[in-house]
Amino acid sequence: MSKGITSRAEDYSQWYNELVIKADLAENSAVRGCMVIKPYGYAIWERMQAILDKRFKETGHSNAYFPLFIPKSFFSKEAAHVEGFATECAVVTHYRLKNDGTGKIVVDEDAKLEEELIVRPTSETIIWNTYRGWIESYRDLPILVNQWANVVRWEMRTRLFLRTAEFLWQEGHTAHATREEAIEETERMLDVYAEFAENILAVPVVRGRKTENERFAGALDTYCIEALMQDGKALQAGTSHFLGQNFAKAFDVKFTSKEGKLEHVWATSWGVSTRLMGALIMAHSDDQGLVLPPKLAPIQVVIVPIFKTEEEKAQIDTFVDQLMRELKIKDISVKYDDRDTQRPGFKFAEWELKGVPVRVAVGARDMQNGTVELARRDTQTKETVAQEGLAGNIEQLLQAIQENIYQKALDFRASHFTEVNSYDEFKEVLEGKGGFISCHWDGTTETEKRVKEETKATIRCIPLDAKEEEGICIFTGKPSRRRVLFAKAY
RNA sequence: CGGGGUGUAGCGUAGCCCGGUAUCGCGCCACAUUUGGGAUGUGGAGGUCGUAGGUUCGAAUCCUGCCACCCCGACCA
Repeated sequence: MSKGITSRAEDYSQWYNELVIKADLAENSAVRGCMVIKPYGYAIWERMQAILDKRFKETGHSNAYFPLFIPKSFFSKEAAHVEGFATECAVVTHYRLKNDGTGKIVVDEDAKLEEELIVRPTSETIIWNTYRGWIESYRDLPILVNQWANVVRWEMRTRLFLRTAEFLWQEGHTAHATREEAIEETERMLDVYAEFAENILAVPVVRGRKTENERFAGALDTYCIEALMQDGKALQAGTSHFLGQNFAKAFDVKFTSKEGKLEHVWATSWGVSTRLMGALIMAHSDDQGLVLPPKLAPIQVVIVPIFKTEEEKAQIDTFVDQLMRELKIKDISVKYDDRDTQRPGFKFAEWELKGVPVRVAVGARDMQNGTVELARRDTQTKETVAQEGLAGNIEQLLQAIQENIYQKALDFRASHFTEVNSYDEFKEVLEGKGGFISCHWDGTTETEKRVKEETKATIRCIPLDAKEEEGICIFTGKPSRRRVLFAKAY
């Protein structure tokens, strides 16, 4: 197990290894930056899936599944969309291999596809092609569908969890009769994401809208949640797009309204990915490893017995059996680590690395005294408490930990949120403590790009709660009506 | 694709300048003693030194080609 673990993202690989590793593909393979998510890492993703899926169902959505392969022609139907994804697509060109006569397996050139297939980088096109057949009348609307899937984006540079060639995500694709309804949906799902990030992941986020320059390819408006990592860099943690009628027009999806008029459908799409794992890790972890908020942790409590003899172990087992029953009644997930192949100190360190919020250590001494040692991951503190009422005690502790982790992240963000009024100040903060920088911007893509070129900072979003305020752009001095958030980002 | 760097055991490395068949740590296996914060001792297993060629009596070391990976940039959830 590695030491020197750190919460700085630049050095993440040491402890990311507990959760994910870079895929070890064949040496000459052109595939770069795929990841293997190890069982413990995947368990965390499964928790995210379960909680989000429940929220989606509660807001009226159903799950469905669409093909991995998308005919190339689908892409060319929406101009902005194809332009946005063209440079990062994996393309299937053949459907058969053959033996070349010398025992080598080669691509059979005779088996060339008439039309190439794109491995989906996102599913708007194939889904809207399908929706055409599903929608005729206003009675068919809205369609509220979500898909859990993998997608492929052939990035030039990859980074585990944050930007891998293949990643897991969910993508919601909805169709509505009116513009207002679609915008409402876009905003509703952004709220679902924000609520999830803050209440479950304990990661505070800024809700906002992207500038035209940062907008999703094919969207009229992109809403996002932006989180701040411990190294002062921002991370886009989720997006919700108002697609207008772009895809309906591109795929000719029309419906007959109540008034008997033929109209194009209004669309949204929204998604979060395994990138959330990266956000979680970089927002909370410390030098001892991962710190998981209790509401997300696959294992909330780990129990480590300390014993010398079989008699002692048997006595502890009896106590632990009872405790686990009580915890399970309270819906608290618990792991009894009674491996006899590792020593207690090793187990302590290992579960800390994995971020388990609460640890109970119980030994012969405790059994005599009627106590246990209760340790919390977030503050790295421990105390000896009575066995009496322990389950209730743990339940409260888990709540306290959830709140504490969120508060800590919130405090960090508050101290890395700076309002500036000049470009010099802007650069100084950016190169110093980093974080979000709130300032005036003249609203042009030109200025946005210049600032990015000079400082590497991008406009993360125009916060939804930005208030009207007269000001001047820090870069050009032109008038501005509200502040936007800049930051260096992943 | 541009600029820089690195390839030695499962992982991390020393050795390279100055050529003599590979060092150390972690991990792994066995036994013993241990077990309330990542145990200790003894013994053991594990190597195409990225790859192909060249120079040489002899190459991890010098030379050339190739390959791979990492970092920075363009791209991006």
